[in-house]
Amino acid sequence: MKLTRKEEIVIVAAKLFKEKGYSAVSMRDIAQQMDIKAASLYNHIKGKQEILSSLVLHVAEKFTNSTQSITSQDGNALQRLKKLIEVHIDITVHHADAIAALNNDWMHLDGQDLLDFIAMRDQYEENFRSIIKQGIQEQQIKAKEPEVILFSILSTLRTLYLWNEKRGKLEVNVLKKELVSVLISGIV
Amino acid sequence: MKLTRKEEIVIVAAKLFKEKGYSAVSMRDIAQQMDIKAASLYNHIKGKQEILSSLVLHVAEKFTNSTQSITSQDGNALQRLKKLIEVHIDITVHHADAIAALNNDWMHLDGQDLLDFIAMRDQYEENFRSIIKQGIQEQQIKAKEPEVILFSILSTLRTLYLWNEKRGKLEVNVLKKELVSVLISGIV
DNA sequence: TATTGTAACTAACAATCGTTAGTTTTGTGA
DNA sequence: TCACAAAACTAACGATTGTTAGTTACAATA
Repeated sequence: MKLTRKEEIVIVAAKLFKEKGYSAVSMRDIAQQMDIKAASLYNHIKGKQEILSSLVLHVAEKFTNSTQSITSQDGNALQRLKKLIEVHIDITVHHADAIAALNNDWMHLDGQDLLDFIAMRDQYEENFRSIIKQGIQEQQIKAKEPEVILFSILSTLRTLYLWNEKRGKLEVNVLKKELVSVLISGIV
Repeated sequence: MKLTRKEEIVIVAAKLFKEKGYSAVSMRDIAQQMDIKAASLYNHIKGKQEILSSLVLHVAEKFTNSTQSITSQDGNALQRLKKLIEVHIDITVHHADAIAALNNDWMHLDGQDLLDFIAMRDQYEENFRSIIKQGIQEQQIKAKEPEVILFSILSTLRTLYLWNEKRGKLEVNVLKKELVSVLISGIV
């Protein structure tokens, strides 16, 4: 479980990106946080862009793989939706900093990395959407505008990384249970 | 309804900030978008910081004022919560670009502006929180973890600016009705 | 026509940006 | 102890950053 120097850099950078955003963090900022000089970073990484793409694409693949495995398993729409939410929470709790970059700095990816990210993102959304539509068709989910439901759930999940800090003593499993309940059954 | 030159600059800048974030947008970018040179901007504004604070504090005050007027009116917790959601949607639809900056670039405010923003933000959240707690006490709202409910609703509302574009033909009033229903009554 | 305020311009500033080249230090295995 | 690789260093580069100073173009008003 020993980290490579590159992995250490990516982790430190992620924390800084989360605070101020990719563009406002300089290579010198990252270096200082590691107690080395900026030029030394280049012994381990190709450049600033590589830090971002390592960070974002790695966690994006996690999401893609997880959702793919859920949709290949059987279960009705509601069970799948619940599972999808739980997996999203799991990934978020374990990669909060990377998800900040994924949410806020993905547009600073360039070239093929950007295209790959957008493809994964669209696929993830489409997956979610089709499960919701299936649920409506099977009358397990209210016949509301599917986009509104999708938006509401995805917004909450995507912002979870921000609240994870304040989560405090709230156990992950409790969080899962409560959040699934609120998102699916509402609050009244 | 004629705009001052300063207001034009702020509007143009907001659109750019939304795309790439405050730090990644240069004064030359803003100037180019207005078909003038960067130095000319300074005939109308003090600096880049002023653009951001105009943008963010103006809309932050809107939120503060609106919620204050709701909590001073009478009504039970659920009615207030509904009203709060509707007002948030209204403001978002009319100030989508400014809200992008409010969500993503507030940390680049400096000095008193930053303190003011944080104070307003905390007050807004606290307002929301107390209504939810009141609702739980009056047994109109399920006795879930209040923070989870707060987080879920606020996340959805705060991210609404992103979905407003794709909203397309969905009428504002329809959006309000559907979103209130999803957030409060759930989807099953 | 002369004046005045608005809003644009050119040119440049010091600071900071990501990055490269070349060199030195440090730690490990033979 | 010696050799080699890993990882740090210093110094500097060209580009871009926000911003300032001083000047010019233009329209409205007197």
